[in-house]
Amino acid sequence: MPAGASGLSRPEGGPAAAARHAVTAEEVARRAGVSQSAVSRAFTPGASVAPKTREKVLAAARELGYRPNAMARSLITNRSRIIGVVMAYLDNMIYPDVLEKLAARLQQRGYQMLLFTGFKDRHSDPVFEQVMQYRVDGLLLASTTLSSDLSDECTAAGVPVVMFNRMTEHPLCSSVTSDNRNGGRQIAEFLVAGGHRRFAYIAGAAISSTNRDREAGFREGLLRHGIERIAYAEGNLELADTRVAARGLFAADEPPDAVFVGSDHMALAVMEVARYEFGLRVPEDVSIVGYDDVSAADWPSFSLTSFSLPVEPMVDAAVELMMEQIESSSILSHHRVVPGRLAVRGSARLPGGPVRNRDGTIIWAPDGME
Amino acid sequence: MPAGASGLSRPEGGPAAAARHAVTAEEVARRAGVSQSAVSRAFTPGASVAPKTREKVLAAARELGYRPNAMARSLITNRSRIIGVVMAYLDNMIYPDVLEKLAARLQQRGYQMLLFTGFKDRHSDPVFEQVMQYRVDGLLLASTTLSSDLSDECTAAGVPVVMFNRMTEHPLCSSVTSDNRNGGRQIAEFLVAGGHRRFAYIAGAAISSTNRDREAGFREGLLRHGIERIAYAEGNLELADTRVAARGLFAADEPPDAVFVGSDHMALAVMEVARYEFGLRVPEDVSIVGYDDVSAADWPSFSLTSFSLPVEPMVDAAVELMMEQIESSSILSHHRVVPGRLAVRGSARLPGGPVRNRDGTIIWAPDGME
DNA sequence: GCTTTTTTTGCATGCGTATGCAATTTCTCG
DNA sequence: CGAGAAATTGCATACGCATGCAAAAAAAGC
Repeated sequence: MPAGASGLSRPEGGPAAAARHAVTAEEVARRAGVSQSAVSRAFTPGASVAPKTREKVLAAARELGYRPNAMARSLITNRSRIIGVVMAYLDNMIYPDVLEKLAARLQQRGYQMLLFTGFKDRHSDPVFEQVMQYRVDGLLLASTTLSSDLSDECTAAGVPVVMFNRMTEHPLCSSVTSDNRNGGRQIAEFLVAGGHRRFAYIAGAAISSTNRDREAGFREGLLRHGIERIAYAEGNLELADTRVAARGLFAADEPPDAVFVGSDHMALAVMEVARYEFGLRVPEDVSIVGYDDVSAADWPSFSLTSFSLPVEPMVDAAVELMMEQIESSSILSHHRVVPGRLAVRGSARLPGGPVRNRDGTIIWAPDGME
Repeated sequence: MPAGASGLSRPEGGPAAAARHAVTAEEVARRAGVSQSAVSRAFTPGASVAPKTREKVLAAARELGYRPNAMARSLITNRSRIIGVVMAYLDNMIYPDVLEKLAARLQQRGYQMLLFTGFKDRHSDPVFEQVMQYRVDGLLLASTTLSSDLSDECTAAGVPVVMFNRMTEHPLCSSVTSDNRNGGRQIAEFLVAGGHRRFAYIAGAAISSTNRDREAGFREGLLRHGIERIAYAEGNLELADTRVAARGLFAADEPPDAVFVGSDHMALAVMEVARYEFGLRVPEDVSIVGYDDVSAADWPSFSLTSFSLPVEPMVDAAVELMMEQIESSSILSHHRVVPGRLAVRGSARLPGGPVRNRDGTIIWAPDGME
């Protein structure tokens, strides 16, 4: 065996620095003995090519390692088949899930996802500039809003905007949300039915429509039973802030015996403060209910009662809305509200009422609530 | 008030269907009274343009809402400024964090991120086809590997590949990992020092290099103390599988009193099984140690002792490696191993030894371990 | 002011593909 | 077998921009 021979194959083709030159349709055409147009057509579903020709082309392409250049294509077709997804932060536990499902759905329809995230504190405008340079076919904003000016710019450029988990006043943005208001209301009913007296609400991003609706629904539900004054604090979707907020509530003279927290992400933190800092038993001393029904809510450590954010249907709706607008090239805003349900677990006292088991999840559905 | 009048403003500018025509450099040129080249140069940093001309151009561009077309640009420059990021699944709690930091770093350097995810079960080859069509400047694979053929294809196309949290045998792929082997070893030392006797290891993805190294390090550390036989199970990075694995271990005749779980994500599930299904006290009855030091490890509900996966330095290293290779256009593989440390919390019995407090995190660092 | 040097500008071209149109081939049917 | 219809193919062009090159303008030096 010659010296230096090893089990490792070494890079073929000489120097490791490959000439950064991708194979073009032209080269494939020469090899297959056809024109460049033929190559293009061979790769375009439904184009006018003889099966025999297509075979020849595909064979040549395979040998050369050809792949159509999506950039060049989009220059002609005026379609990038890219959706810009803006998600300022990912630490709310629903987002990984949303992202996965979204990517899968888009992929299915032949779209790619250009993701913009990780700019929690900074403003999103520079990000916007970037998105638009890539001529995305659509823009999906998750828990983020766009200034009215920027929305207008999108419209002007013919780029449909779909908001996920946020509503907007802007007349030309579509949106997909869960039924926040009804969720809030149902939680109020549930807690009242559970015999609680002193209620508290911990807000997420106070200005967001999502938070507004959840809170409004909650207050509305309580009001039906004559409860008007409740404790209030802001968790700001941040764990640190949420803990501070929870401490404030539990340290009060008359601490709440029922807390609705605007998102599970925060609710888990609230539960921990209650248990480990105040020694409160959940739900004996205080009931805690969240919103989103993240997967951790179901862990035995938490067993958090929570109103579900139906991620899958919401993603489906968002993608559908997006595709409709792209294909019809008419930017008409639609607002889709996807219903959820209260997943009853152990973090809140149970009412005597109609708690049912559906598909393994315990839900609570008194008459006229669904 | 006329019938039909409402508070909602209606879409301005006539029909909602905007002509899907973006402003081009040509139009800006006409408006500014210069040539198209001048417009191009005005938008290219360091190009040869008189300041006065640049001003004129930028003004015209602003008025028309012009943005350079990144697709067209990349056709010329042969650079897309897009990095393909492949992350098969996101439910390991470190990934949202990785994704955020990665996006931020790439953005900083003027790169965008085309994300491919949500195909846990399916194979990644079709995904690969898509990535390559967009002529990404680089490919980052997080906890995913590429078949050797595909790696070769990347090399042939001049696309550098960086693996994140995985090593590979392939001679032309770079990688960034944490010091898995050392982590495993240190955990072994820590548990032995804590006086444990019966050890168990729960594997993540059994075939992955990450898992192999953690396990090897753990076994190696134990062997130093003459411990050779340990219980073993596979959690497969899935919560369901992990629970099954944990049940198997704890139901054994001689259940372990120290379990090292290959990732925090799984470790949390193991802890819950121990506590809520077997009534075991942690750490009195069983010590549990994880790897990754995800944020939830620090929650009081878990207080999981864990070896850190230093996400930020790893992301930095990955981006740096990527940029080096893109800029030098030489595909030379480098392997970077980033050191971590053991974050000592309450889920494992403490040894008497040198536990120190550093930056608020308790770490354990006996001589010669760092 | 005039030449030389430097800076700025426009022209022309090409990146890799899709597509209308006309030319060509193949098919159909009498 | 031939005329017409249908399918297939190649040619040429355009998409929006960057860039080498030469021309023009401005600046510098005397």
